Amino acid sequence: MEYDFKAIEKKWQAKWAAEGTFKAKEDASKPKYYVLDMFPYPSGAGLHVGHPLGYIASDIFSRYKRLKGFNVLHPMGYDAFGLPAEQYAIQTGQHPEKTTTDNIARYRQQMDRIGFSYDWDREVRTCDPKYYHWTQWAFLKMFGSWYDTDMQKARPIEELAAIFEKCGNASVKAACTDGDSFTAEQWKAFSEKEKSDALMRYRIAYQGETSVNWCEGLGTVLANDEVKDGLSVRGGYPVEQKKMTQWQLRVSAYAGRLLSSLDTLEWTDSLKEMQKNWIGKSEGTEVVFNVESGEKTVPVTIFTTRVDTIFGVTFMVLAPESDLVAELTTPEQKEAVEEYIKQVKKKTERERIAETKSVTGVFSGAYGINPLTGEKIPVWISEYVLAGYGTGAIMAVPAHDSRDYAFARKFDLPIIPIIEGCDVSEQSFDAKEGKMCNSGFLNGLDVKVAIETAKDYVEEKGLGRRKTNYRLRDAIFSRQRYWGEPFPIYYKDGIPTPLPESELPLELPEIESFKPAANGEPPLARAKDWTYNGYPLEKSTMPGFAGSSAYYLRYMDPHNGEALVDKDVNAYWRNVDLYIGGTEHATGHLIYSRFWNKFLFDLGYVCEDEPFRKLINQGMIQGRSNFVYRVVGTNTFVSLGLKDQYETTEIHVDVNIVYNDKLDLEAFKAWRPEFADAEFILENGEYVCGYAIEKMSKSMYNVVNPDLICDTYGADTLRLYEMFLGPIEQSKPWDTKGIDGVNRFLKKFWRLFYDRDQWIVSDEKATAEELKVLHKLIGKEQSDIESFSYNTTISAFMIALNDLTALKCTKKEILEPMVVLLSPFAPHITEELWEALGHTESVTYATFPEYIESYTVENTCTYAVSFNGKTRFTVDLPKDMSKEDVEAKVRAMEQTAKYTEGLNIVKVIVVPGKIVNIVVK
RNA sequence: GCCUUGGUGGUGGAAUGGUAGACACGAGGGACUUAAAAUCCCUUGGCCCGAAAGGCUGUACGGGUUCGAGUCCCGUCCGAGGCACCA
Repeated sequence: MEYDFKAIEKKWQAKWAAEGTFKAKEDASKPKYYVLDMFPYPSGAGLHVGHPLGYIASDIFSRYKRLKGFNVLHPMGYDAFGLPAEQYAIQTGQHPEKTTTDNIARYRQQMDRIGFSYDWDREVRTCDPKYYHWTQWAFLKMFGSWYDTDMQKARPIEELAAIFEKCGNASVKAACTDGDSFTAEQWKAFSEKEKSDALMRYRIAYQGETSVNWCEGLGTVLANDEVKDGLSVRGGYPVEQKKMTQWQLRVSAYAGRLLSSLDTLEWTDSLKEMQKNWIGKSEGTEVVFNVESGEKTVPVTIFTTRVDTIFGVTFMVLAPESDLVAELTTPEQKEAVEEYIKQVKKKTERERIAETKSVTGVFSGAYGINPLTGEKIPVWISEYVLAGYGTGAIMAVPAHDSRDYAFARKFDLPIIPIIEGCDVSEQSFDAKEGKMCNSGFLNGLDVKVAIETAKDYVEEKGLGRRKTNYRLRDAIFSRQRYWGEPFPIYYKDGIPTPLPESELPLELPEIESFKPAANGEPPLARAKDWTYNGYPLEKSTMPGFAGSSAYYLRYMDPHNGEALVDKDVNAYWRNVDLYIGGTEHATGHLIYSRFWNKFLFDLGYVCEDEPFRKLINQGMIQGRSNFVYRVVGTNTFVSLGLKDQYETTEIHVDVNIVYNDKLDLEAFKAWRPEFADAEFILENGEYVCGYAIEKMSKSMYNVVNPDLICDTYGADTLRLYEMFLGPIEQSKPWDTKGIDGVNRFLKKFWRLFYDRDQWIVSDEKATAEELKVLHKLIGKEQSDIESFSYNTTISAFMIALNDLTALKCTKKEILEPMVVLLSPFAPHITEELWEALGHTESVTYATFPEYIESYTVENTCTYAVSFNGKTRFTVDLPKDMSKEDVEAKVRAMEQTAKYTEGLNIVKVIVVPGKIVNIVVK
C-alpha cells in the first residue's frame, strides 16, 4: 500500500467532523490551555499560501498541548464586518451579507483541507446579531461608565451623578474632556440636556467634538491606526483633519495601565516597544505663562519636558487649531493670522507630512511673560505645534530644541544657549548633558539635576505642576458606514439615550442602497423607520475593531444568550495563553483589545486584567515571482543565462507553471493565447526563469493557493513544509522548491510501516541504540516546540528517520511513539498509522511519550566544570555524545585549567545528567 | 532623525560562549531500469597537498573581552519593520 494522502486526508477529516474530535469542554480535572489565532477578514480572494502559516503553527501547538494532557481551547471565527464587502456592495448592489457569507464558505472549505483541530461549534462571526449583541452591550457599559483616576478603574456613571448631586464636579478626579466646573447647586439646576452634556464629558464611550481623520474617498472618519502616511489603510484615499462630533472611546484613560502591564506579558520586545511608542508616555511640567494681548491678560498653560531650559525661552508657539488663537490675536495681526489658519486648513494630512521640513508660522501680536525671568516674549502660531497633544501651546527654547531652532532661524528670533560650552551656531544642542549657565539659580548644575530642581521650584512657587502626558488618543468610534454594528443609542429630544439592554441586539436594518444618503448622512439614514419609540436612532455604525476587541471572550461561551461570557466559564478559561498573528495589529487591535478587556475587568465581568498572555508574531509569506524574457519585437523568449545577448523585456510569468525556476514550455504556450506560438532560446535544453521576491499578489502572478499544494502533495506535506521553511516569526518568500524534501520524508516514514502491501511492524524488543534514536527525538521535540522552533523539530524527525532506516528498525516499540510525536505536525498520516497499529481512538487522545529513565540519564549531559566547588565553566555537550567523546572534551579543558588557574586535574568525576566535579590540587 | 530587529555555503536555514554550516533543496557522480518516473548510495563553503591521512582559511567590516567568539562589548557599513514636528 503506497502512501495515498488523498484518501487518508479525506477519511480523517470526515471522521474528525463526525465524531467531534476537537470539541472543547470545561473540565476542572485538567489544566486548560487557550490557543488563539487572529481571526481573518474573509476577503473575496480566498486564502493564499501565506495565510495558514500562523494557523498551522497554532494548530501544531494545540495538538501538542493536548498530547501533554491539557484541555485545549482552539477556536476560529471571522472578522466579518468591514469596508471591502461594503465597497463591493456599492459597486455591484450585492448585499454585503451575501458576499461575506460566500467568502466565509470558501475560507472554511480551504481551511478544512489543511486539517486544523478547531472546535467549529464555537465559531463566531462579528456580523451575526447573536454576536454583535455583546459588542453593543459592551458599548452600553462603556457609555454607562466613567474612569476614576484615584482608584484607577472604571465605575458606573450613576455613582458619578450621585457625587455631582452632593458636591459638584470640582473635587472629582476623573479622566474627562475639558469643560467648566460646577457646584452641586448648579448641577441640580441643570436641565436634562445640560446634565447629559456634563456627564458626556466623563463617559468612557462618549460623544464629543474632536479633530478627526476624515476620508472623503470612503465617506467616513478613521482611527489613527487606520491611516498611514496620510492615506487610508483600506483603499489608499487621502485623509484630512476635520473637526467633527463623533462617538469616541476614552482609551487614553487607560494609557498608564496599558503601559505598565506590558511588563507582565510574554510578547516580543519589538512589539512591546511599538506599543510603548504608540502610548508615548512623557513626564514633564505644565507651566502657566501670562500672555498680554492688547489690554487683556490671559493665562496660558504650556507643557514641557525640559523646564530646566526655561531661562532660554525666547518665544511661545500656539497650535493653529487652538482656541487660544482667536482669543490672543491682536487686531493688527488678525488678518495675517486668519490667512495663515486658512492655508493650514486647506492642506491634507498628507501634504502636511510631505512638507515636514518647511517651517511656517505667523506672529499673533501677543506677548507672554516668562514667569521666572519676567521677560516679555512674542507669541507665535505654527503648525509644528499640535493641538491634540499637551495643551496645544509650548514655550520655545531654540538653543536646545531642533524644531524651535528651525523656527527661530526662519523668523529671526533670538537663540540663547543655557548650557556651558555648547555651540548653537549651526544647530540646537538637544542632549541632556552638560552644566547649566545663564539660568539664575540653576547655574552650575548638571542638566539631569537641573530638570528635577526646576520642576520642584515651579511647583513650590505655584507656577505650574508636574504632569504626565500620553500620545495615545481616544479612539474615534463611529463610522459613517452601513456594514458595521449599529449603535444602541437613540436621541430623545436631542439627548443621546441608551437603549435598554433588553432591546439588544439592535439589528442592522435592510436598505436599498449602500451609498451615503443624500445630505451626506450615513447610509443608515436610508433605512425606513430607523427609530425607537418614535425617536431617531444613531445613524453611524461601529468601526472594525469593535467586533474584534472581545471575540476571544465570546469563544469561551459562544452560545450564551444571557451574558457575554458566563462567570464560571470565564473563570475556567481565563485568558488566551498563546495568541498567534501578524504584527500589523500592534497599534490597533492589540491596544483596543487590551483596553476593552481592562474595562470589562474593572466592572468585574472578566477575571483577567490582560487578554493575551503570550503572543507570537508570524512573519509574512512573501511571493516569489518568476520572469521570462521576451526578445524585443518578437515572440521569442530567451533563457535567463543568455538574456544579456539580446534586448529583452521582462514579463511576469505564472509561478504555477514554473518548477524550480524551469519553465514548463507547453503550459506556457497554453497560458495565454498570445504565447501559443512562442519560441524559445534554451540553455542546456531548459528555459530558466528569473525571479524576484515581491508581495504575494494577483498582478505579479506569484500567488500560490494552498488547495493546489493539497492536491499535489497533501495537507500534511503543506503543514510540514510551511513550518520547515524557517522560524515562524521571520518573513520569508514562498518557494515551492524544497517541498519535495518534506514530501519524501512522509513517504519514507510510511515505508517504515509498509513494504509495498506488506505490514512490516514487528513486536520485537528494541535495542539500546534504537531507543536512543527515539529518546533523542523526544527530547528535541519537547524543547523545540515550547520555543516554537518547529523547523528544527522537523529536522530532528528527518534525522531520526535516517537513523532508523540505517538500523533497519521497524519495531512497534519505536514506531508507535514516533507516530504520536509526529501527529501535531502531520495529523492525517499519523491517524492512519495509529489506526493500523491497532488503536480505535484518535491519536489526539494519545499521551506524549516520556523518556525511559535509564536512557534519560545516559543521554543527558549538562556539564559544568567547577574548581574547588566554584563553577568556573559551563560546558554543554550534545545529548548523544558518547562517553569517550565526553572524556576527550574534559581532557581538552585540562589545558585550560592549567593555563588559567595553574591547577592540575587529578580526577574527573562524570555523573551523567549532573554537574561534573573536577578534583584539583 | 529615533526605536526595534537582522547580516552564516549556490538556496532555505542549524549551532545554552565550546568540533561552524545540522536538516533540507539544488547541483555533480553512481546503482536499478530498454527508457523515464520513483527509489537508493556517494560528493558538495573556499583554497592547498595527497593514494590515503591531512593542512590553511572562513559567520558583513574594524577593534576589544576570553584559554576559547557566528554568539558578549565598542565602532563602521548594509538590509527589514515600526514611529515621526508628541515639546
